[in-house]
Amino acid sequence: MFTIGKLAALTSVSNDTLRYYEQEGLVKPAGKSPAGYRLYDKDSARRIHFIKHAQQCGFTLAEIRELLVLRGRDKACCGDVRTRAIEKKLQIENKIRAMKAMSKALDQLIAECANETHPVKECTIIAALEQANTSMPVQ
Amino acid sequence: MFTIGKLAALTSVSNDTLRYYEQEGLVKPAGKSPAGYRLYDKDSARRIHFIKHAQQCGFTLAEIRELLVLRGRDKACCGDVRTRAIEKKLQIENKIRAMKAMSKALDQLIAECANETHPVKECTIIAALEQANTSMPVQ
DNA sequence: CTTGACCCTGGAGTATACTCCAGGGTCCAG
DNA sequence: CTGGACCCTGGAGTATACTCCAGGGTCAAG
Repeated sequence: MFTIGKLAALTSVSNDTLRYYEQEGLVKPAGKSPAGYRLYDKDSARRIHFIKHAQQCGFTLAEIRELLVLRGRDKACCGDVRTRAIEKKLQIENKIRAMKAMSKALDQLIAECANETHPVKECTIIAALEQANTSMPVQ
Repeated sequence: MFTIGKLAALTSVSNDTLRYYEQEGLVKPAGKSPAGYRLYDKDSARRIHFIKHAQQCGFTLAEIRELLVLRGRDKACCGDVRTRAIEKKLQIENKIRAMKAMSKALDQLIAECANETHPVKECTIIAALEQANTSMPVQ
């Protein structure tokens, strides 16, 4: 059993974050001391690691909360978790596509702007951004 | 000269957004009617298009505000704009890298989780997310 | 002159994931 | 028993880019 500060040090998150996670229903202390101090156990630490890693995989806290529910439910099977992982991967790939489109649009602007010393009035980048009908990715 | 609603229709943004942009120093009406109505001209429309396209290229409103300043300044040269475009492209590519790492991490989790009908207790995805030492991308 | 469409301002609310603060209690070493 | 480190709660603040609202004025058609 450790107090909030110990768990924070152990998991490299702040006390405030731990309290925030509790408020958001992600981690509940195993118990409380007579003085009202939060007391955590090893499973709390596992939950925090779970949360951090899921975040690194792109899950939001809301999604992580759902994963934690699945994790705690005997009936749920691995497939449910797998499905969410696959969905998230698709979302991430969509975002990557959108960002690649941005990158490509910028490439084009940069390439077109050959003469760096042109006055800004003739800047092809600015001109391109002003045009109503560019080949920019919409949305 | 058109009122806010016309410009909004013309540029596919809301009246509220136009007023918000004004508040943020991005677009100023060309004038005001005696009754205090905002009156815009063609240049306002160009500015809005500029903003929208720059957003599609991944610029934030703060960055766009800077670009608009460059656009309006005679002394600035195209190279200043180009530099910003290149910087932004690098930022976007960093984000893409981070997202690819997420995608890869998810791939690994999904691939390892061969048996979808396993009970959740034995879910390799959950187990992996609980581990302190995964090969996940940190930060 | 009335009605409906339009405009104004100022301020609050949305989502996400925290972070910080005030004001106060608790715990332990010396 | 005192000081410093730790803990508590409740609430406000951060960033971004809007969106919505109340309460009220304006404009043009019929």
